[in-house]
Amino acid sequence: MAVTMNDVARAAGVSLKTVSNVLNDYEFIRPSTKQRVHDAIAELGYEANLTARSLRSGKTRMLGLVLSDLSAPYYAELASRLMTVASRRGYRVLVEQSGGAADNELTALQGPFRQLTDGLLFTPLAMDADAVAARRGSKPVVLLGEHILDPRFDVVTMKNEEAAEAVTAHLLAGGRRRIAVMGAHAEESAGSPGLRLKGYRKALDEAGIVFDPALVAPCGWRRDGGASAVAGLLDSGVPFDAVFGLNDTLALGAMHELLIRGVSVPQDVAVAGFDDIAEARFASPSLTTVSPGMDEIAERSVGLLIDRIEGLKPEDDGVHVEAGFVLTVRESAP
Amino acid sequence: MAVTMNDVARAAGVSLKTVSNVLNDYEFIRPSTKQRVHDAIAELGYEANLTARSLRSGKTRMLGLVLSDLSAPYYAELASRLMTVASRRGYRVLVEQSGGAADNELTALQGPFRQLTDGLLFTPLAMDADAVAARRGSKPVVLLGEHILDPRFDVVTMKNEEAAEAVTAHLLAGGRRRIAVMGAHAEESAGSPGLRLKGYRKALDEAGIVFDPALVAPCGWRRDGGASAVAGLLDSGVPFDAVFGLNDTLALGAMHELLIRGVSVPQDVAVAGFDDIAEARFASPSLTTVSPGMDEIAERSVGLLIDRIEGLKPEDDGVHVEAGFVLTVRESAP
DNA sequence: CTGAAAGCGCTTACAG
DNA sequence: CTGAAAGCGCTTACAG
Repeated sequence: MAVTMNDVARAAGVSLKTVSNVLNDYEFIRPSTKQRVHDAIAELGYEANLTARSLRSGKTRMLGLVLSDLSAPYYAELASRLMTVASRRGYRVLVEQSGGAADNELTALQGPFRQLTDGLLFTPLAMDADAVAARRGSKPVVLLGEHILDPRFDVVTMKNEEAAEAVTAHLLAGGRRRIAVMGAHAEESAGSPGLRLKGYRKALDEAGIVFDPALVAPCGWRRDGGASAVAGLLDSGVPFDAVFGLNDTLALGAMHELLIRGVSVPQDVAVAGFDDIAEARFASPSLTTVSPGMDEIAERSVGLLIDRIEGLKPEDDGVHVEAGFVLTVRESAP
Repeated sequence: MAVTMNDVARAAGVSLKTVSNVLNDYEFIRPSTKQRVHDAIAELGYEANLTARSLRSGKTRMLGLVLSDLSAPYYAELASRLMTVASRRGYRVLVEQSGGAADNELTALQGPFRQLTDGLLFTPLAMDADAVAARRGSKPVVLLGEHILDPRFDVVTMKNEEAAEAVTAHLLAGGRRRIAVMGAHAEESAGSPGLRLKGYRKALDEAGIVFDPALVAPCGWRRDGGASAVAGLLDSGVPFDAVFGLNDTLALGAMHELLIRGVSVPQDVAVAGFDDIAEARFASPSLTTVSPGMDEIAERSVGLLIDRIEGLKPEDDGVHVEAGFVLTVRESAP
């Protein structure tokens, strides 16, 4: 079988505990002892059994990441960064796809997934704050991307409202007056869609433009959603001179549909998105959008979660982090 | 503390072993006993401790997935599907990003990552077949996406050569004669780049067109790689009337650069890619590409790996699966 | 600084 | 069909 700590202890002529101490960087070990243990480890090719360690210590050194769909570019890019940051602190990331469904989110929050992980990075799309609070369990949870202003939670998010306002203000500054919004209901108030819509309305107010609900098109936050939504708007005959997609993929879907129908971008209709996924810069025309500080979100959320896990952060009220954003102007809305 | 099997056994008035038998669907248990155990489990809210189970059984019910970068659209889409398929058979997927670097691939193959997983889905980008064979360890490994025709390995891949040939033949059929290839060296023979280049050359041969190494531009398989490569080609003055990007992201980067420079697609230069990522359909113009059967790859690779893990497949020679492909013609190369 | 013992919560042979 | 015991390989108190 595999080499165990016992084998190492025997080879080094010390007790099991001493080997464990060496492996766990316990301070007070005689250098010569330490050396003998390290020699034995090298000689035998010993590797610690992580499962046994987990069983005894109750820690897995894995972080759970719950998101709707890893194939969505924003989540793929975020997951990749989170993994990189976590690995620098010696943690792995285990991903669970919820599909944005409440029952899957609940399972991820309460089921065996929690056992496998020391803490959770959770993007709640279907569950609300109270539901999460009631089922959060005892291990640390950091909410991601949602702006739940709730002292019960650690939240790392982006400036949804301010960034959406900046995008809208930019479109207005470019002379657009009929800005269609895709990806929300006209009365939406919760979650990212609600906050971004609020930013949009705020910019309109600032400019003294009356909000027109006919310009708000609900749709899924994916390419096909944006394409259908813009098609519906064109077919309905509602005039518009700009499209603000509440995320980049749907903005790109909308732009595709516009171009197919012979609407030129940005001459006839300007298009802007939200997220600055890698694709935005290389779209044709390239997409004006907002970079919501993904690196900062990754860095801060993983850092905060691990600090909680390791007890480095006092268990006070929830910490709220809002990453900075940058408006990135490109060809689709100069 | 948490409820254990012991608590359940006591509550149900049976031994530990009987509870274990019930949990593991052992056949010969009296229905009444089974019922009592299930009642006790429900009453106490018992959940099996997965770590303890792993330590004793030596199985984690996790599959490892090693790929270069989860933020690359092809890998993101693949990972998402692999997770979905695995979860249907009761397995989770733990992802490790290698960045395409040999040392990271080696670590993933030999390090603690292997302990955490019962088997590996491995995309070798830097390591060759012999290196992998020498370090594969004792647990099952299924190679993904690479066409290593080696009986030592289970391999699930795509028809790299045939698909690339089909793309090239399509461009030729459209009247293109100077087809630039991006993403390989002119003498490349290994891995996906080599095979796709081979397919390209084969199609040229069929059409009686002489291979021109000046049309082959090496570059990274990302958007910026494709953009730089096409820029280099344009600057060099080498004439070409089509671009075949060896994957979609680089083809899209190339297309972006062409359009920026006022080269119209497909009128002046046709563009085709490889992978059919979600973005290809919504690009402007939409991208002609080849769908390499990702669903089939996900289904077959996970199925094969789990069969190996569970001993359902005799340990004979490596199984080789080549998923079917579909040429998807769109606006960029009609 | 180091040791001997206990135990994390399961599954695995081995009995009966 | 079910039970009592052993043990997977570590870490954790507890001693000294």
